[in-house]
Amino acid sequence: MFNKTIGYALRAVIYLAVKRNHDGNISLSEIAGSLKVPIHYIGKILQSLAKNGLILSFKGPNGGFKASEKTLEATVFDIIVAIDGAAPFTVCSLGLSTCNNEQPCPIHFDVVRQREEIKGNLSKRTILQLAETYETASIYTLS
Amino acid sequence: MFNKTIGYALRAVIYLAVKRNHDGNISLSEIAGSLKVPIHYIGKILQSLAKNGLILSFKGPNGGFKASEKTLEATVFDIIVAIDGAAPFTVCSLGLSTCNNEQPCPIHFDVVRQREEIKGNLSKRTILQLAETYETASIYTLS
DNA sequence: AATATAAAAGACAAACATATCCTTTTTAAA
DNA sequence: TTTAAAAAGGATATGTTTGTCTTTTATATT
Repeated sequence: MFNKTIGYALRAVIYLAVKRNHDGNISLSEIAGSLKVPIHYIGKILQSLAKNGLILSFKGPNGGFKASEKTLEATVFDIIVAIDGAAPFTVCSLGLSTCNNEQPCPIHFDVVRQREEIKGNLSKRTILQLAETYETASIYTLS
Repeated sequence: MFNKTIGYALRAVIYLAVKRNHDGNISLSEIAGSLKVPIHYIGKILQSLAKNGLILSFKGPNGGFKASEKTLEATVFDIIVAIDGAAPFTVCSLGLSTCNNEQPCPIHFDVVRQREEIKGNLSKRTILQLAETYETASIYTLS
């Protein structure tokens, strides 16, 4: 599983994408309330997504967050990298700091191959597509 | 990446597999020293692998640990499950406790498919094969 | 300009994972 | 039967992640 922060981030951006045609902004309290997640915690996450340009944020009265074109076009992979960085996809799975193609750990090439597959899968679907999936049938849930 | 404990566990069982034809046991201090990992911490990990029947352990003078047939036939997947349980491969990637085939999160079916691939990959190679890989060329490293 | 609203930012706290230490138990060898 | 080696087990410490609270900054409205 992804970690908790990634899970919250993905749910939040999908939520914003679902509300993409709403006038005005979506407030932090609405997001936290709808997703049933701790408001301050999700606030930090949205803050860092905004810093990375993956969502829009506005201060002041009627402020809040909003999906942009970039949000809708972003993939699950993009969100993960924005939050955790690329390290999880590059460091040695056995924790060896010296491990690389020249001095590989015994599972190095397996791991490299598998990571390419995973990256491919995580990049296949955009946030907009996931929002649309959510909209197609009432069985889908975000909370 | 796997977590630190999994990394230590895999390196230790591969190390034991490399020493599979040694007479007698491999002591904890030898393992910790060779792999350059904290001795007490790796001790606990080996202890739990022994409890799960994945390696042999012997107390007393000349005691230590040893690879068994089960060790050599085990896969990376088996080691991970022995340490962390199956939860990482079954719980919702977005952290939703209700998520299942009937009430899926938007990425549920993607995740299920990808996990099958990952499980397949992690089950493809045995510890013995990884030890043999290590033995084939001096470029491979365990520490 | 003053006020109210809402996110940003930073400080703090709790929970969990990681790591170490110390004592006990087991057992082989002298 | 005594001794010493080595793992087992329990208790504790450290560090990192996760989560909360408070203050600051920005901005729309009056």
